[in-house]
Amino acid sequence: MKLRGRIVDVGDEREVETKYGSRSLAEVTVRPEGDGWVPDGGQTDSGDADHGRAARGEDGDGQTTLGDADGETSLSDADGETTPAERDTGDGTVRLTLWGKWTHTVEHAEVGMELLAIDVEESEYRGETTYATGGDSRVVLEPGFLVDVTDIRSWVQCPRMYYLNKLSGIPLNYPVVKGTIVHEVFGDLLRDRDLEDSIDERVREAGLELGLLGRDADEVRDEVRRNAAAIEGWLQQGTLTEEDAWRSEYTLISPTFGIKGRADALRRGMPVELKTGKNTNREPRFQDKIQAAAYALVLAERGVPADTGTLLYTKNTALERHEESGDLSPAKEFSIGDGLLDFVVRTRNEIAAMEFDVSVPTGYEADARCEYCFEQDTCMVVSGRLDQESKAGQIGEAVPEDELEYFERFYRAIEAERRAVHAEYRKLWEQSAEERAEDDRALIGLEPAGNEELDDGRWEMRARKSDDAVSKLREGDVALASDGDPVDGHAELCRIRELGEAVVVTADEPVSLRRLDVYPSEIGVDRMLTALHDFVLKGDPDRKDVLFGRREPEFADGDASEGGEGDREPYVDNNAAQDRAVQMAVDAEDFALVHGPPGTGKTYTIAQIVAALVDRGQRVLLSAFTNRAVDNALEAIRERGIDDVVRVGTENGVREDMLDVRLERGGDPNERAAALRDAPVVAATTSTCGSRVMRENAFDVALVDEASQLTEPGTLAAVELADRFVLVGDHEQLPPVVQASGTQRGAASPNGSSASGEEPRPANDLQTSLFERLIETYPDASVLLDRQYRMSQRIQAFSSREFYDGALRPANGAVAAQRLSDLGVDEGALPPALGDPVAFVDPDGERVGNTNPTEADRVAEIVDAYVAAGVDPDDVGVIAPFRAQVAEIGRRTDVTVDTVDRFQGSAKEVIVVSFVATDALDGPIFEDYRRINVALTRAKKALALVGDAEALSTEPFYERLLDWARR
DNA sequence: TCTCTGCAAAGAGGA
Repeated sequence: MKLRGRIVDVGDEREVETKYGSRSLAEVTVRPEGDGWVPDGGQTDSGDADHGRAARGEDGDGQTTLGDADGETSLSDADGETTPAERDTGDGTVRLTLWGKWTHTVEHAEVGMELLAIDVEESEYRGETTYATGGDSRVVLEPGFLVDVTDIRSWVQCPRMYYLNKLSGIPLNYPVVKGTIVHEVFGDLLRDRDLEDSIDERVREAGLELGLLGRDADEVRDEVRRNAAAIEGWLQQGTLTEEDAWRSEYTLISPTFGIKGRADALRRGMPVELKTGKNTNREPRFQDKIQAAAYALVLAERGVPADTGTLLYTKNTALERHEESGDLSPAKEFSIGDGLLDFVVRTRNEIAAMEFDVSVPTGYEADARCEYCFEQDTCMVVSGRLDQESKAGQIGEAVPEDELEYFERFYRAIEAERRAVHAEYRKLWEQSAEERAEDDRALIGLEPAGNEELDDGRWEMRARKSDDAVSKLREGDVALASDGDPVDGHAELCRIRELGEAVVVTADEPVSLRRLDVYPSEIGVDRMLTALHDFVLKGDPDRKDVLFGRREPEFADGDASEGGEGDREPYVDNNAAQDRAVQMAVDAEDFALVHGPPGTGKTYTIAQIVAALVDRGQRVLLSAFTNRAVDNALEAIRERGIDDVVRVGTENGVREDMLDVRLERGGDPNERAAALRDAPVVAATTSTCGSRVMRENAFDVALVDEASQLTEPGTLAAVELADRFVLVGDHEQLPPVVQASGTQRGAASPNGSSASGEEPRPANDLQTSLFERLIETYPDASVLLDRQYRMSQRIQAFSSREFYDGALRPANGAVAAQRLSDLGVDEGALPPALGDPVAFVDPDGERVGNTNPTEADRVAEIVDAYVAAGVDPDDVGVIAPFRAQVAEIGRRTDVTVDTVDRFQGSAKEVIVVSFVATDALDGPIFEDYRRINVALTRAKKALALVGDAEALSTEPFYERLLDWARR
């Protein structure tokens, strides 16, 4: 029987006398959720289970059975607490008695946590049914929180190590880089690749990292060769004796136990873990056994029990065998019994429970001997800065109270985001294939069209897409390829190569390609967390003084925001605001903010700023949230004549025309490291800025574009690499995308025009960008680019008034007066409804879900009318708030149709906006007016708004929009 | 029922 639900009460552990002696016991009361209370493998329980069975206590010896009467009657204890049998459970809750080692649960459980107990036993006493753990039971706390196997391993070593790794990230160091190479070579060997070829290529691929570590390739190859010799010897031994069934890099997710991870290899279904180090003891290290056992636990859940684990200590080589005592064979096998598996479950519970309240963990060192710990320094620094107790001791002074508060606040927000990622994982098994497809998170019903082994032993899989199915998946993405069931079936982590009618992916092992799923990643939250750590715990005190409001930002030669051009040569002719922006960026001793509304030449200004900085011999980091924005800015800089630039990023992230300056990671270590270190301009996404390699770099100035779309910790990842920074953005356009958003903020209009008349603070700290926070705190450190080169006067008027206090103006008369006739369009041929450059059309449609088919029809007609009048279809764009409506309209026209979010950053001569809504305008998509600002300001010469007039009149903001459009 | 881009991910070690 299986029990799942929220904990409503946690009892104390206590000893009871049974006829088999003294036993420990504890109770939890749980409110079952949904079908939480079900027999294993069945549906709902109708209460007809076998009542004659006795509750069993168990621990080491496993099978002790309590007599019914003796067991229950002895439960009355000295505390005067009610016994399980006496307590009424008529309120819909269920009481679970935990015996023996599962009393561990109550040491960590808290009210509100989710509990999952499997194989629990049911018994009856005085007419009431009670439940208890038995010999096969396992109890899981917060099963929805996915703990990584490597995290369980480090927690077993020392709980502090778990969150030190989490907070500070694992820095670039040689053992890790070499370990990764050895693991890759191991995988290659399993795929029958030539050893020398593999070593050559894998060491070459790690060139950049090895170079930054000052390592020589020959020396590394020799070392890896020694590890590989141990692997090869062992592999040969295995194949000589009996038939071997191998597979490498196995991705495992456990819905029941809340564990995910990747096993190095499976041999005849048994987990094999490769270790680069040496272990001269007869027994494997305990934490290593736990790691292998964790994989075995997940395998068992999939119905493939593994009773043996193998640890391969590849530094245990024959050469050293003579010199040292002890057991130096590389492979150590051990048996994986229930006791070990239970231990894994309990250890995972400790982590999940510690993470439950989403606060900064303090941790403890358990029995660890700190003097041998490689993490000792980090440990002492973190303890010192956060003023935590630590066996290792503390270094440095605690950060001030307000910084600690900031750290905790953002830690919580980032962790909330992590839960959202975990929720995405859960959808892999909680949603049906059809629901996943409906959600655009999976391509299902693929027809396998052949698998082919590649030269390097990896596999290329092909499949045919049955229909015109769409999804969030894109070429170049990492995804989960499966035979149709990504959790219980066969699944492989793959890279999408092609995503047309033919679907092509590559993976380490072959799979029958019937389904492709979005595979969530925690890397984004991990990097925000390390950026937060670097800023608060290791950041420059001078900078923190400004960012924590203890002093004003400073500029060379006084306050540049007040000074004009003076006598100097202008950086930019004919645009005073742009010129002043460059001046401020150059003069900034802390930071400068460039506020660039739509069409105001942000990218051009960025190029001027970078040029001015490079002229002064400054090393510049150019960053933005998206690859697209990074490449746009980089393009402008190169057009400005700055060619000594390096683009850091993945091959499929970097735009094709920037690949020529992309930093190759593979190659000679010294040369690769120099290519990065010596580049005067380095461009990378903020996420890449948080990578190990980039964290080794330092810059004079970081310039971050689209900074208003970045979370504060996301911005910090780039900013922390430089002495000073420049943020370019527009907080009146789209804010950062945050998944765990709680309630969204309301109106962003400075005119304070939200329905409630108030502007609620965002519920989630990540929803306010650092750009927005700083521009509100230090307006004097910002420049507003107030001349726009995109929209006609008529089009820009509403946006200027509502969002920029009327400060936004056309750059010149030509911009202001532009019309469709400039394009050779016969305006007279347009229907009267589209006669004005800003038009409103009410098609009298009906919202159906997130679509409005009638409105979609009308939008298509309007597009056709523009085209018929002579507008080039490439010059027309359609914007809708929902993806569903985007698809609906897309079926009716060939012009570009997209969501607001995806349209940000681009513009069209003609824009048609579909509002969809026909009754209330509730829903976050309509409540954040910044989204409307973006939609309206994509248009240059003509804008057609298509929506329901009555619905739009219900909100003052939209009513003003209507008035303007229908003028 | 909202919008969605980054990330190969996980990788190590000693008395």
